[in-house]
Amino acid sequence: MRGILLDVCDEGRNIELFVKTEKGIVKAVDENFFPCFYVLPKEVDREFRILRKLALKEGNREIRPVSVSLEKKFLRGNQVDAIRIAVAKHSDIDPLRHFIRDALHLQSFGYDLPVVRRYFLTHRLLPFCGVCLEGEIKDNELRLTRPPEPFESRMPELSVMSFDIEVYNPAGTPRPDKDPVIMISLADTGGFRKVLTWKSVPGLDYVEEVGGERQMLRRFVEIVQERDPDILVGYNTDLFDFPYLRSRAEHLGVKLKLGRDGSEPTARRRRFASATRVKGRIHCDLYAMVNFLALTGGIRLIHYTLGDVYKYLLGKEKPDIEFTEIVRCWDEGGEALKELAEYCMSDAAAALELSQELLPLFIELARIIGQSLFDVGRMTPGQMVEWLLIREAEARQELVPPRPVAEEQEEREEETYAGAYVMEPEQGLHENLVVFDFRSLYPSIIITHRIDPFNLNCECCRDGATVVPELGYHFCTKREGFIAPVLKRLVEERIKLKRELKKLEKSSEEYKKLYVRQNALKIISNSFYGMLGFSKARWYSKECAESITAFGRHYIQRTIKLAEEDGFKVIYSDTDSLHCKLGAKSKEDALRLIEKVNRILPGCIELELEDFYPRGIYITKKRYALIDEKNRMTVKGLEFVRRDWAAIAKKTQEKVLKAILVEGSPKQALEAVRRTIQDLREYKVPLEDLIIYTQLKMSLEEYKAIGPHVSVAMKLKQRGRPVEPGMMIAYVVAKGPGSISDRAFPADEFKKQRMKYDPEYYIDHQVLPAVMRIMEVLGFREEDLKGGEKQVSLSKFFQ
DNA sequence: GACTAGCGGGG
DNA sequence: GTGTACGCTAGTC
Repeated sequence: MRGILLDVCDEGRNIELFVKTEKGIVKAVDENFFPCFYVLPKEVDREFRILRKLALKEGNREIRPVSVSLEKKFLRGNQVDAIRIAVAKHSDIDPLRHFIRDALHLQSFGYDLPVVRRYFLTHRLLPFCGVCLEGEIKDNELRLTRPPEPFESRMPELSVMSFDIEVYNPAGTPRPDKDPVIMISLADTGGFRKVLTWKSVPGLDYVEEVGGERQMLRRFVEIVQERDPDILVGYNTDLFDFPYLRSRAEHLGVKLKLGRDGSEPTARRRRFASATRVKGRIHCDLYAMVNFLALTGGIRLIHYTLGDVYKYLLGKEKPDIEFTEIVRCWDEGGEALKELAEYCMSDAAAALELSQELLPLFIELARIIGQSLFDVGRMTPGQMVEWLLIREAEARQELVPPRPVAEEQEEREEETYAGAYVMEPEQGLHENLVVFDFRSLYPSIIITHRIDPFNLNCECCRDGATVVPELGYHFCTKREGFIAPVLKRLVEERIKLKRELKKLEKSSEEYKKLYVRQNALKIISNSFYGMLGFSKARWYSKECAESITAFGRHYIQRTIKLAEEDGFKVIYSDTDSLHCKLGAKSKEDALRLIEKVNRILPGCIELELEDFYPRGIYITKKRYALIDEKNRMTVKGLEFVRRDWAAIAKKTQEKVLKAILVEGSPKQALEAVRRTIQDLREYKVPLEDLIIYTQLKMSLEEYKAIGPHVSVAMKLKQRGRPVEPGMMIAYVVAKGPGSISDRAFPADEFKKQRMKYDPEYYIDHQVLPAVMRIMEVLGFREEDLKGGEKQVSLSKFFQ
């Protein structure tokens, strides 16, 4: 049987595969997969004999290997004898390994690889690859008699469904034990659009009214089964929608049979949150993907809400609704509820559109890494490189070192080294900018200078090898190494793709496909350096990491010099980028500079045009904001206005950045701040803009420090209002004596009792901190912003 | 100045 | 990752 591999699941003793075939989805069960690890012996024969008889008692169960064999392996490129130990279950590995470590004092390798990932490695599977299956049909499942055999095939069309839930949230943060899910929207690539809810909504044809929350969850499951998507997406579904849905379903006694085999979702804790698996479909949280792009520099925004990301990537606005309004919409019904339904629908629709932008990239990344889309969609860049290397190790019979234990990791963290060159920027507002960057600076350095932990300071090239500037290390020029050749392969493929891209029509499907692949290759290539310097990495090497930055400083400084010689004014430079003022120079001059630099610099080290920016404001190292020709802002290091800040601070910061970057007018920025300050003093600012939202994370008794939100929660309790952990506390700071906590009062009380807020708190602690860093570099002082009126507060800003 | 606590996405 | 971020900021003590 042949088909396309969709999903691989770990079912304890068995591996389950979901395969798309001509006859539909087939579930295959592999009962013959035995995870293994390797032991590095000191006395091969003796220890091999001991391990062959190895059996451990655990309670009344006996743990023994399924097989023990001798193999030739490699350790850092050198051939060694290794003892391979295969086990029936992954959970048998640890007790055996611990015994081997404690009783025989031998080192083990490759024992900390999760089963599904190991399965991909062992059988050389790729996500969505073609697979040949052989087995017997039993109970609607295919029992495999041989391991799946991969073959190359074109990417299949995958159906994608997005969903979004709305939740009743009278306490600010919804409580899954009390607050119902009130709406669920769905959208799929087949054009399906639906909002499920249990109150009537007039005049929307995509709304389906059901009898209640329980029926809604059942209908949701029914629709997912009917539409049967391959991929399920949403925004922040790992952290919110799925945990909430599962919790409600349990509460209401509804089985969320979303899996392709009718199974319920499972959550695996990973990093700080849970990732939800739906068997046979691939659940992708688009927020995780957006976070990844923010980390690798693909997107840089102030906020990463669905609306903001959608606007940035799709160039369109979507309706939005304040989270505090949801309760009102639901209670009021009618037009207000219609608005909520429209918003809910737009969230699922936007998530679906977003998935069409993001999934191709992550599918490409997953196929390069050789791990599942589910996993790769939640990896950090360093993890991606590591898993690529683990696959490479497997192919070369190289032993996979374990992730370092805590002490090892701490030791590594203490070894600091010199980083990249960062120039102190020419502070202030600049116009007509060009940014060049060496996107591939570090990869090029690794390849050009063969930087590789396996090749460090070899004996064979003591003389003659290139020495790392400042450090004096050298890298072997005779041996290939391990990491550098993998990177070289990626970079070379990317160069080939870029050459092909030039021949293609930009609007063609083929172009898009190749473009995405080269982008994926670029992202992974750029992450090798970070992996080498990451304390938790398996192939961590401080010497390699610091050699790369040393070469990097050397080349960027040389390029700055070349740009300046050509008459470009360099106003900022960080690691691999150069921000220059075009001045009297044209865009063509900028392109000519690139050519010139590229002719001079060695190897594959290549300068690229990042973009042209009509305006930019530079504050300090790593803190600046730019606006591109499409009026899209890039903000770096200034993104510190969060939900525990009043809206007035956010709004003023936005106004200031807009005035400066869009209008190019510091004066308008100044006026915006002055007006806000004046409005605050004249009590003209609406209360909504002054509310600070902070979540109560613990029960009141647990707090040692009584912050403003805790103090407000205590006041609420005194007044007989229910207070519980998880609640969102909305407060306003009043005028009067005492600490901020003393003067913080519940927002609704403020409204009812017509209390007076403290303008000076909002000026000094909210508005000014949000805008000062920017205004400062434009030459304004706090006094200028405060409009020359007599100073009421004793602010510490300019002492 | 040390320490405590919350932010992010979602609703 | 068979596991519990991370780096920053404000406010209290």
